Amino acid sequence: MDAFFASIELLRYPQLKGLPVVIGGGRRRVDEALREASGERALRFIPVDDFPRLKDYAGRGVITTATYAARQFGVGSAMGMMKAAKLCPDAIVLPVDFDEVRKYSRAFKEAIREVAPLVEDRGIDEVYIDFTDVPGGQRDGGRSLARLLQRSILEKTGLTCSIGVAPNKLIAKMASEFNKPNGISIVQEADLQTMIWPLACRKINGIGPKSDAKLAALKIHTIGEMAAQEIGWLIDHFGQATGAWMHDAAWGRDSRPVVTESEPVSMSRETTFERDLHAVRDKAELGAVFTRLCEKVAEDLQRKGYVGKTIGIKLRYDNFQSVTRDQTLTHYTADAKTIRQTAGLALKRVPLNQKLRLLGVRVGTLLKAEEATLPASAAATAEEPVSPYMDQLF
DNA sequence: TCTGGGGTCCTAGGACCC
DNA sequence: TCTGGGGTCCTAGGACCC
Repeated sequence: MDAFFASIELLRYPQLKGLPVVIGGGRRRVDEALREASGERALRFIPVDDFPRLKDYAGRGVITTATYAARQFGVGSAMGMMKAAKLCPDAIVLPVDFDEVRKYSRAFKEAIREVAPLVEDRGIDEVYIDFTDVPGGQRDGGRSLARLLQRSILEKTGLTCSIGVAPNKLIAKMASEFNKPNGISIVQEADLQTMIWPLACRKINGIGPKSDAKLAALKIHTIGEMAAQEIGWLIDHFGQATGAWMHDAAWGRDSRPVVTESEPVSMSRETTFERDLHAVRDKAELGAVFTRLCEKVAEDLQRKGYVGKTIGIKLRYDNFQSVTRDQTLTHYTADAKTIRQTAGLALKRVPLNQKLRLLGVRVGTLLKAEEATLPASAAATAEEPVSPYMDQLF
């Protein structure tokens, strides 16, 4: 989806169309500023001048989405608010409305499934579609169906998207970037050398900043240069699995299927504090946040019908270094108190002599609630020595 | 006054078991 | 004194993605 979070806000505030708008932070300040501005008026009549500006925003956070007008200033996703404010101080800043975003996410995916049912979820604003067997899917190299999908999504949501059509997911993902926004791009196997090889390695989904830097140090900058390397050379530098994968990727080979169903592996909640907190001096505040996070994870698990066995905490120090601690229970749970108690034990195993900027709670090793062993049988499993930490629990 | 939040997957070492 | 090979589970960290 094109500038998904921002485009959704533009539906609400059409007067902002064409202006630099960024979505992010989600901090209350911005919310309040906007509510003040709206007063009794309908949202679409709020004067543009009344919207909060990036330069007035003092929150701690990153940009989730920037409109294309904002991108002209060099502002983009994942950029810190402060840095963005320097690049485009007059950009309008709006908080993320998660309920609204989820609503539109469901709507656009539903629109797609009506046309092509084989859809793989890739997060809130992205999917893979296998339309090999959809009637008319092969017409015009797939362009007809891509157009149909765009039209259907626009009708049902008012939003535009960009579509890449290719023989596999790897290339389709790259192709989807070629013609943004509201574009269609078709890349066939024969186009590999002309359309893919000139691209930076970083364009491959799976090559991030670290791998890119390592490749650059080895004088590999483009996918073509990567393809020119012997597979053995790539394996020597990146290991068996990654090296072989890189070689395949550079040659446009990818046999991963479109996966329509999957079960979650973990659920978590985390929060970055408005200001760094000290484990001792801000103990009460920290404890309250911690409990709240556990309650939220428990709610999430219960609402979605899952239980979990591994309770984990994550914290980030003021120097941005993160640590995690895990603790596996003998039984599955979705209970806030159990999660809180176990997470508390995990927290005790971590050094707390430095200020904290983030605290998180995670529950992993999930199972559908109805598949979990009943509490009555938990006593039997509890006798097994599963973890050296178990004795701390009883 | 840099740097969100929710995820997945991989690696590597140690415990433990057969 | 030296000492297998395979497997699973758990934990911690890190890369990466949306």
